[in-house]
Amino acid sequence: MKKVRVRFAPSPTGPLHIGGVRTALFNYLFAKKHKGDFLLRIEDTDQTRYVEGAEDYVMKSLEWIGIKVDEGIKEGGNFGPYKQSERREIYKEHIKILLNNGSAYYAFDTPEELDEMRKRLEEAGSSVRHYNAFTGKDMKNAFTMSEKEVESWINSGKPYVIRFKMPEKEELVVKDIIRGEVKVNTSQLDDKVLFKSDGLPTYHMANIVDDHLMQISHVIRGEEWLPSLPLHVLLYKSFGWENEMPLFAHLPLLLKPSGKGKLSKRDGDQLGFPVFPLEWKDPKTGDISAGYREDGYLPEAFINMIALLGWNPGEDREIYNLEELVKKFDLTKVQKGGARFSPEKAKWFNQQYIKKTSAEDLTDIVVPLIKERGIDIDSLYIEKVTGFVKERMVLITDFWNQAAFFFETPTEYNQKIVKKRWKEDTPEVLIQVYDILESIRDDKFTTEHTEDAIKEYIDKRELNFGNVLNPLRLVLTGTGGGPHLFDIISAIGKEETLKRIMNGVSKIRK
RNA sequence: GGUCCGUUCGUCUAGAGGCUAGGACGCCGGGUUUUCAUCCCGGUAACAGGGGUUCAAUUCCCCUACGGACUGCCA
Repeated sequence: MKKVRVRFAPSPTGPLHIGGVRTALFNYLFAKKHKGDFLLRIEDTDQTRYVEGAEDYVMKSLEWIGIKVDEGIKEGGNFGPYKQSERREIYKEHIKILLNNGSAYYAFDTPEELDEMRKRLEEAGSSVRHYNAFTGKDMKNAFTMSEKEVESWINSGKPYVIRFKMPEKEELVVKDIIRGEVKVNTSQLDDKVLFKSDGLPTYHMANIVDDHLMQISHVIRGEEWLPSLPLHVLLYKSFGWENEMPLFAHLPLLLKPSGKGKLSKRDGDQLGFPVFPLEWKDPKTGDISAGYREDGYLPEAFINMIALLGWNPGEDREIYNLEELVKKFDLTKVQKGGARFSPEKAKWFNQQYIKKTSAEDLTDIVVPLIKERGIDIDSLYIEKVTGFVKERMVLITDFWNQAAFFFETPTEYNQKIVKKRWKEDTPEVLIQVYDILESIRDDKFTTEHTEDAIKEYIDKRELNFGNVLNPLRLVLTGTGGGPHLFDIISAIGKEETLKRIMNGVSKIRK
């Protein structure tokens, strides 16, 4: 087998959404599995749709999820340039080949005339509504005009396009790694535009030329490209490259979590979950779309979740890091049907990853969240707190909610908990607890000592654990849940603990 | 309208002629815990429908239904 080389070739028309990220990921996994190269090519042949910052966004996204690009606009390589707008001359050279061997021809119809043609065909009830050898007979092109007319039109500088000459009535069998053989008759296909009037190629043209020149071995892309696969195969043949044609794999689409249709950029805001890896600010409108990173997802969890959408290694395991994904990846095990994206499962993955990340590593991630609030505390303390709360975090952004009371004295108390836990004799009990804790020497104010002391008190007075510990938790944290109570006590320290007890006793009224 | 692709619990999926159709998320119940979370145990729930082929179909073939993509001088 020849060297595996794959490419991810996004169009910089906006932020990459999770479908695009998955395509990139599958390409990467496949490349690395086979010790091959992963290239990033920017397909910016449509200048009207170019969006500022989109290119950079793609690279930042790949970087965040841990995908390393082997060749690309930033990394360089022997097959550049890796940006299609910088390859104009290459395409111009190549279109000549097709023009010369009769695989392509000039056409001079205006957009308006094309619209009219489609409307006419639709009204006539024709099942064919596109440009082909038959419908083209009523249009302006190299077949309906004389050689002289064509020549003078081009020489006059008037706009024209170049179309592919689709063979008439040819049975074609194209192969896809995931779907097997797909049969089509070329009579159903149209004479696609290969070169636009702005002098740039369309996707089809640029794609084939670049994939060939860049020695791409496998084309792994979204299912939306399956209908144009026959055209692409024909293009390879027309160039005389069929022996070096890459293998194709079309990935199933990602569907909306509920309802119909494929996942779109708008779904996120409507359904309350991100569809983008990173937060994106629209340069024109200033609108901000949520990103997984900013919402508190770990990149490892994110790719794990994405990888298992439409692919499965076939074992009862779900947690895989990048390296393991590479090892297990198999294109032939990719699902054929579309996969519905599940925000719930995404959260579960994140929770799993937070749980297995060490408190030390998590601290580095969490420190900025604390600094953001103007709190400057020793990171050893933060690490301790992180250890206490990480089991109850689903997203990184949950940290503050779970741990605020480790950093700030509670100013209000959860009324529901007050109602449930605050009893008639609670103030009295808490004052006794206060006295006990106060009598413990500073250097003995540990989880163990404080716990022993309070439990001893409860036993001696024959009190109920819950009736003492729950209100104590309430005055210390302001709420009803959280880590082990005595871990909290030892963490915030004697002075703060005592202060909070007095605060609570004086402030809480049922 | 046409072409193509698809269809296993609500969701992600395992399965590749013979299984009590397995796992995970979610949901429900129970246990552990001073609380919440974690954790553990249990439960819920699926082969879209109809024809074939076969001793035997979730698995192979056909049809229907449904879903999706494409049908642009966008990718």
